[in-house]
This record gives sequence, C-alpha cells and structure tokens, in this order.
Amino acid sequence: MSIQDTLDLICRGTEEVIKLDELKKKLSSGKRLKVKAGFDPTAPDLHIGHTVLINKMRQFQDLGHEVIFLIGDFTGMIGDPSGKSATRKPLTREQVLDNAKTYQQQIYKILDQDKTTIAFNSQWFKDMSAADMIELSAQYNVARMLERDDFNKRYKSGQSIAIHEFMYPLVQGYDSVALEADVELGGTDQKFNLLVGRHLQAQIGQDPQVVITVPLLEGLDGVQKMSKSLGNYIGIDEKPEVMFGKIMSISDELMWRYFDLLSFKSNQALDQLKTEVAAGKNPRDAKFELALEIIARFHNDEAAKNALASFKAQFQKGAIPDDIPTLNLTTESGEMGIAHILKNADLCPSTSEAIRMVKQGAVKLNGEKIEDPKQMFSAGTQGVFQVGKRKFAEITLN
RNA sequence: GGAGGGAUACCCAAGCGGCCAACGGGGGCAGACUGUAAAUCUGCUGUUUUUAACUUCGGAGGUUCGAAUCCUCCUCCCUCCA
Repeated sequence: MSIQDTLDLICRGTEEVIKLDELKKKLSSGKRLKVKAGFDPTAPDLHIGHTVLINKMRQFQDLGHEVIFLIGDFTGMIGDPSGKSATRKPLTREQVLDNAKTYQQQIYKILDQDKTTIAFNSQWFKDMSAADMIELSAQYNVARMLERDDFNKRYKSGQSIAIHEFMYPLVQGYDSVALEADVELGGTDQKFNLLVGRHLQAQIGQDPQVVITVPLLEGLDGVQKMSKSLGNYIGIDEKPEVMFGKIMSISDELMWRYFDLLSFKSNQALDQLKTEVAAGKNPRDAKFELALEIIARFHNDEAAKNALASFKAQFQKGAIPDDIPTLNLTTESGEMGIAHILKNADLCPSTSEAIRMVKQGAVKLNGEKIEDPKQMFSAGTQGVFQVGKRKFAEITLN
C-alpha cells in the first residue's frame, strides 16, 4: 500500500488531522508508530459511539502500528471538564478501577488483543511529587487555558471553574510525553487536550504527536451526542434483538451518518447504496444492512440474521417473540381485572396507565384485542398478554 | 458582608385566590398509516377501589368557605455590589 493510500485510509471519517504533513513524514519513516487514545473510565459500558474512535485504532493496528489503549484511571479521579458546563464529580478509586476492567473486556471485540497495549496513567502519576506537579503546571498559562471553549463560556458566564480542572489537560498531555506518543486519537471534544499534549512534548524536546480527531456520533434521537446518561445509545454488549430494534428506530437521515462513521463498507459501496435508495430502494432495507453489519461485529453473523428474522416476524407479521417472560399471578378472590394483571406483570407501571393502554387499543390477549378496561379474568386463565408492539408476558392466573 | 430575583409534573415553561390534575413546547407511550420501532397524522401522558375519589406546584406553618396563586419562617439556586 502506498503512503498516499495509507493516508487516505487513515483520514477517512476523521474530523481533523493536525498536521497532515507531519503524519505523512512519520508514516514515511517506516517506524512503528505509537498510537495513543485515552479513555476516561467514567462509563461502565462502551456504546457504539465510542467505537468510531476504536475503529480508527483498529485501522492503525492493521497497518502494523502499536496501539496504546490508555485508561485514565488517574485522570478519571479528576473528572474531565470537556464539553460540560458544570464541574464534574470526581470518581472514587474503586469506581475507576471497576470501570477500567469493563473497558478492557469490551474493546477486544474490535481491537486485536495481541497487538494492543493497555496502559494506566496512574503508572507515572501516582509517584509524582507536589513539586513535579507544580513544575508541570508551569508549562502552560491561564490565558491559554481559558481559550478552551467550555472554560471560556463558564468563566464568562460566572460559573465556577475549580483549579483542578485546569490540571486535566496538562495531565492528559503529559500522558503523551510519558508514552512518547506519535499519534493521539480523540473525539472532537478532546481537541484542546490533545493539542496540549503536542505543546508539552515540544517543550520537552520530543517530536510532537499528530492529533487526529473523529466526530462524535449522534445518539438515537439524531440530535444530541450518544451517551449513557441521555439513554440514546446502543451498547456494544446489548442483545442482538435489542441492537437491531434500536438501529431500526433511527431516522432514515441519521442512518447515513451511522453508515459513514460505523460501517466498514468502502466509500464506493456507500455511494452506490445511496444512489439505490435515491432511486427508490426502500431505506428500510439499507437500514437492515447497517444493522446486520453492526450486530455481526459485536456478536456474529448468525445472531445478526436471527435478529433480522425476529424483527420481521414481530413487527412485520405481528408475531409473538420467542423469549418472553413467563409468570404466575395469584388472585385474591379467584379473579383479577385486566388493569391489575398488566400492572402486576410489570407490563404497565400503574393501573392508571394500564387502563389508558386498554382504552387506546394497545392491549391484546393471545392476539385478541381487549376493549373493556374493567374486564375480569378468572383463575386458571393462561395466555400471552401484550401491551403495544413490544411488551409481552405469558401469564398464568391462579 | 449587603441588595435583589427565582424554585411548578421526566425536561423547558405558563398560571398569580375559585372555571387547575394545572396552557404550551420537548421527550415518552399508544393507535392509524407505511414492505422501517423512519417520516406523517391522531390520541394519551399523577395515583387509585377510575362516570368518582385521593395526593401534587421547593419544605413547614398561617389567612380564607376555598390557595400553585396571599402572609410568615426555613432550605436551595441565580444575579448585582463589597
């Protein structure tokens, strides 16, 4: 592969490469590059938004470079202020280590374990003295720190910025010095921090790292970035059927964004797909392809196909899914009203809600719509109760 | 330390003595439609023993036949001055 081809591959789906010629030079040198990406272990599970970055790491790995998955166990205790308008709560040491473990388990769905170096930044920070820390903080100044957009906004609007938050970019930048990183990858929200790494490396006389940023993936709503706390995410550990459903629920427009950032299809293949849809191919079928590819990556081909099949069965033919919860409910007086059955089976959060569902025509027993919110069922009744298209339970009354 | 402003359901936000379980928007859920859990349209969105009752508008008291709306105290948040 020529240097140019390699560059094209690396740049695909990135937001920014700083600087391109430096990257070219590093690649041309034939050296095995140290490619670093830092992860703040605040979240217990990875979602596919994170994988945009990890996919990029994988590419470097495939090109023969050393990929360092840096777990910010030390930085995690500070709490990255990036993109936040308020001061974050620091994590305890136990939480950080716990989360880090989960990261390690999950990244190998994409990365090649044998070619991945895992590092913890507490390795070089835990023994740093106060004097070392102050020396590090002398490498940067307040005015430049305040250039950062989120600090700037908070400062101007009178919100508090704790002093330790200024340490975060420095500490993260120092990671690059300690690792002698050639390339650092990160989301666009990390740009400032990544650039601090370049600055620190240059001050110390190292060849500064190339900074590559990748876009942040929008969540299922298509507006806000994918995150656990917003609940608009697809976790990479989720069941195939759940993943399938979530992917199908994204808008047709957002689908293309997901293709761009998550699919390993070539640009040519994507262009062709877009042309086909524009020419009348059902966008749903394109979404099927996306779902199949992603599920195959995190599970396997068979699981993906099964998820497709059960999706078709459940939502196109209205069939009852295979694995539905089974439970027994005990009646007090030998019979129970529909509202209580639904509530007790956790199909509805309250009897009021259950009554509403019945009135809206959302409730079925063995496929037969229940019309009367007061309908009673006597002990011995058995069947599949359904609320809406997605909630099922096989219930036996006794 | 001083002076003001604010706290309403999942979120934003109206209401400023009875017509308020509380406008509107967002989100969510359901139905219709669609070869999509997309888009669009419609409805619902406190609880319960559901044609009615009960609890809710930061917390605790009070005024009143009647309070989210008025008064007192408390808690928290914000702005300005020092």
